Amino acid sequence: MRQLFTYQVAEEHQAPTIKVGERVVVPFGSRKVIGIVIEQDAECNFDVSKVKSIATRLNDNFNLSQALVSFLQLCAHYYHHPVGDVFQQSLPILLRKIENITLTPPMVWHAQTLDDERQALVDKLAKKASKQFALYQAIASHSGISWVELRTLGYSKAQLNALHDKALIIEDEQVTSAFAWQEDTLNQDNKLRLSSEQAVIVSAIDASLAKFSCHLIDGVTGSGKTEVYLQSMENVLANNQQVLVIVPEIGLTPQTLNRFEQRFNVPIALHHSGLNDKERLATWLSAQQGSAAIVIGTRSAIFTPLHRLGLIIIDEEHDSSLKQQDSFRYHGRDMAILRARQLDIPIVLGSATPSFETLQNALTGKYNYHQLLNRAGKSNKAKIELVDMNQQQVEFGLSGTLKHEIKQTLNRGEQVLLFLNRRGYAPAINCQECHWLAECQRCDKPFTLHQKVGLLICHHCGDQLRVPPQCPGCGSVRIAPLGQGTEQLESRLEEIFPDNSIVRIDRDSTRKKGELAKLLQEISDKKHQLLVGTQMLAKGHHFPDVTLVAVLDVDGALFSFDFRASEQMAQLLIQVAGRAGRASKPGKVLVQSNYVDHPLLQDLVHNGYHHFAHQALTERKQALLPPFTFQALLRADANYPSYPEKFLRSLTMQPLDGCEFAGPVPAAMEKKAGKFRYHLIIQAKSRKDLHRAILQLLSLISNNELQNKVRWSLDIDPIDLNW
DNA sequence: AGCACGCCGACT
DNA sequence: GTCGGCGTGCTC
Repeated sequence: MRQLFTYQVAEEHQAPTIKVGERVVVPFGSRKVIGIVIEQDAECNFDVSKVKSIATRLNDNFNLSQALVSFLQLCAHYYHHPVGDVFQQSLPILLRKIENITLTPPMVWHAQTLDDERQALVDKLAKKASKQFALYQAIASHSGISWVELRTLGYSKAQLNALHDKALIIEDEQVTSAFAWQEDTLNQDNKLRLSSEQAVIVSAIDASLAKFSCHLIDGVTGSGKTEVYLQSMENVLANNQQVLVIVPEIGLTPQTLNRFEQRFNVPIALHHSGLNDKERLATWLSAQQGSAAIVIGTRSAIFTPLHRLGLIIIDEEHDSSLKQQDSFRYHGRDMAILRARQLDIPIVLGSATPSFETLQNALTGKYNYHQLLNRAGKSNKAKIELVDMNQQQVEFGLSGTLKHEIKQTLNRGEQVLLFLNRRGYAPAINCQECHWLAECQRCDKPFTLHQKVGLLICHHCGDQLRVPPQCPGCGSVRIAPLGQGTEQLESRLEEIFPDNSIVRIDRDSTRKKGELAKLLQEISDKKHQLLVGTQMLAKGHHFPDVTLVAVLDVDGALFSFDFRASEQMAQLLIQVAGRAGRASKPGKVLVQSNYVDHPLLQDLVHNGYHHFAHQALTERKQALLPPFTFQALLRADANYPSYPEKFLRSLTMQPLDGCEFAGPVPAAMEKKAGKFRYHLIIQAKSRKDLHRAILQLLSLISNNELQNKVRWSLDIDPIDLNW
């Protein structure tokens, strides 16, 4: 609900004085719920006789700080999202429940001091049990490391138990006192010597501590952004302040954690969807108490209550996973900037392919712009080549050129990465006699064939059905797949390269918990030579032995109506290309297209991402598109076809100051999961105008007769206009 | 989002 | 007369 509720504080609850951020139990309708104290007033404009009283003050360790309460209110305000929902979503599940919280104290592992006997055991492990030895070393090099961290680093419970049985390690309660820098906190051994480019950035960030500033580190893959992060963190940690590090997805936490663990002997807390409720609460608490020096997490980690936060780092700031795509549609990066501003601390954004929004802010001097142009070490930048699919024979999506290059690479004993952004066996199936096409009834879109499980699955609503043995239209059995997906690519490659091992990485093959980590490990152990995958493979993972990267089908992005499609295509292409030739071996990138002369492709391939981005920014400016204007997207859907359009149209009847309407228009997918969907874009010259317009619209909606007949949602700074 | 309430058709 | 499915409206 878009409102707050007022409660009385009964006499017996008045001492000690109730504070903003306290968690209380209140009656709400016929049930009891958790409430957060947002503000206090001597009077209220609600009928006092109807104001109920707070039932219980929880008075536990889990009150919210004033700073966090203001931050969450700021977020709600920015996105015009109901305050209650923002608080609800930002809190660990256990803090939203009324049941008493029984928190077992967080435990950490230590190494036992070594006597002769134990030393002999460790020496034996080094020779005979390499995994256990590695685990022992990870524990021994730290003054206390949690099971969550060890699990994230890839160790198993069995390995841990083995060391425990040998009495080499011991488990103990984690100290709850605030973290303090010690002499042995920094591990100097693996500190890298900075290039002059890197050194300039580190000193610029050092010079800006303890006040707000935003830094963009714009550096190609392999240019040493992480080392810059690490060395920038040193001074903050030495000052006993905490660092918050946000990565786009859970899959990137292990490698990030690994680098940080090796450098700093400090408690690190993790925050992502792979944790259970208790683990999440433990992270929340250790951040709040200050016992965790570093918090690494995905976008929702921006809401952790770090009590001495000194620096925020957003890695891969261009990544669209940082934006939540349902209910409270916040952008992790933008909220991080807001939080840094509120706390008056610096924030660092890193990317090889900065978002156009960020790039524009960097170019105009609003952010400090740092470029890393050279790859660290000996590795060379991979060369991108276009393959014209019209000029040669193409079998099942593989051109002759590509097949030849794959063979060459495999012969050299190196790995190949094939990128195809389409999971499943084929994106459609049809009847070869009557041309009937299998379509989802609820979305009017073709079903994707998943051959291994024998199902047709709609990728838009998740609906599934068995593959029909014959055509429902004419009865023919000649039903055939159309187009290629990763599953098909995998089986074709098995036929063409029977002597090589192939691994597929997409949402289907990595659904099982821990499966992605397992496959990535197998890749780094060189168990597979051919890597097939969707965009999951494009994101930040290191594959040092991959020297050939191929993008099988880039054309989809070239002709989209969404003005951001080309930006995303360029980012994806450069990110995929960044996977090639990271070690000392030179890399090659092949991009297959039917439109090799397309100006976007030509510009990107010949002039690089930054030239491409500058061109695109100029065009956006002329076309009055973001980041030069500000947008909000109002979505509406209903079971009844005409309601959404009618609802949105009724809101456009009176003009809004400084704003223009685009639409209402049918959504890119007009029908999805049986619902009829329409979009209305509100575009403003300034954020202020947009903000004021939204307030007006919300009041129009609250008086609209259709407001309960349609479902509507508001998206500020929308990224994906296709939803 | 829950939840209660009340209307209404189905069934005993 | 009773039960339950579902639309509607309220929650300090």
